[in-house]
Amino acid sequence: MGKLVTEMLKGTLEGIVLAVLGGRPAYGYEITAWLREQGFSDIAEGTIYALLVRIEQRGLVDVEKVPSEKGPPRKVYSLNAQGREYLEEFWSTWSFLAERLEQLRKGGKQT
Amino acid sequence: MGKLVTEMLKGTLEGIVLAVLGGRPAYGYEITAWLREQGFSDIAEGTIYALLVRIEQRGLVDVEKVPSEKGPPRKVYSLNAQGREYLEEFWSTWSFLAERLEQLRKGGKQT
DNA sequence: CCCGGCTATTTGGTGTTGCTAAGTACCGGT
DNA sequence: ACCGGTACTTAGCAACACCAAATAGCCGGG
Repeated sequence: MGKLVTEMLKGTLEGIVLAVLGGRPAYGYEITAWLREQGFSDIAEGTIYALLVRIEQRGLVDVEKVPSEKGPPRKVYSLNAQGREYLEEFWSTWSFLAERLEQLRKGGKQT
Repeated sequence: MGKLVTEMLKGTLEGIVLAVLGGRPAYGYEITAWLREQGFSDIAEGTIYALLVRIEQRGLVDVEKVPSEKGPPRKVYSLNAQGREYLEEFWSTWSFLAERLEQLRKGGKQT
């Protein structure tokens, strides 16, 4: 889409990926492909991998190496307890922000 | 609130400020104070000023220096035509993101 | 047989953004 | 004269997404 969405993704992309993993375990390539389908056309390959490394180091996900029939082994990530907790926080922060934005959209500051 | 909201603000804070200015002209100190009231407790003073400089340089706002009775002159910003256009884009990008997030929240990837 | 194409991950460097912290400046009340 | 509130500026830092290129395994076609 463009620069705007790129900047907005800072801070939310992490939550998006955690939410995906909250649905079910997945690996990087798969997540990237899925996001592209969802309309995030310009999410860079490398971005997701870097993000996955980050959340792994923070202990939010567990990792398992699974051989693939079609290429090098996949690193399958799954959300653990700590990750679920963090995801809850993310949603509450998101709600906070979304509410403020929604109010701003209809009304602005003059109220 | 914390680090989470800080990261999420990247990319949205700009839109928030533009939306405020879309309501009516305002100056930095005022905007900061208002945002704090709205619950953005930890938005740093300097952040808003830096942002205002940025959007001014991009030609999204017009500036007028207005003397204040209580301190140094205020720099009052008002959204111009280009700014309004940009704000429209911002809202459309925001909608896109908010919809995807909302779908993720209820449902996840398993669909 | 090896070369291109798909799968899958890694790494290094760049730009934008918000934060921290300190400083400048103007005013009124004590 | 000083302090606290108003109002803006500047310099350095950290986090995050992007781009580009490299690595690596597997497959089928020429």
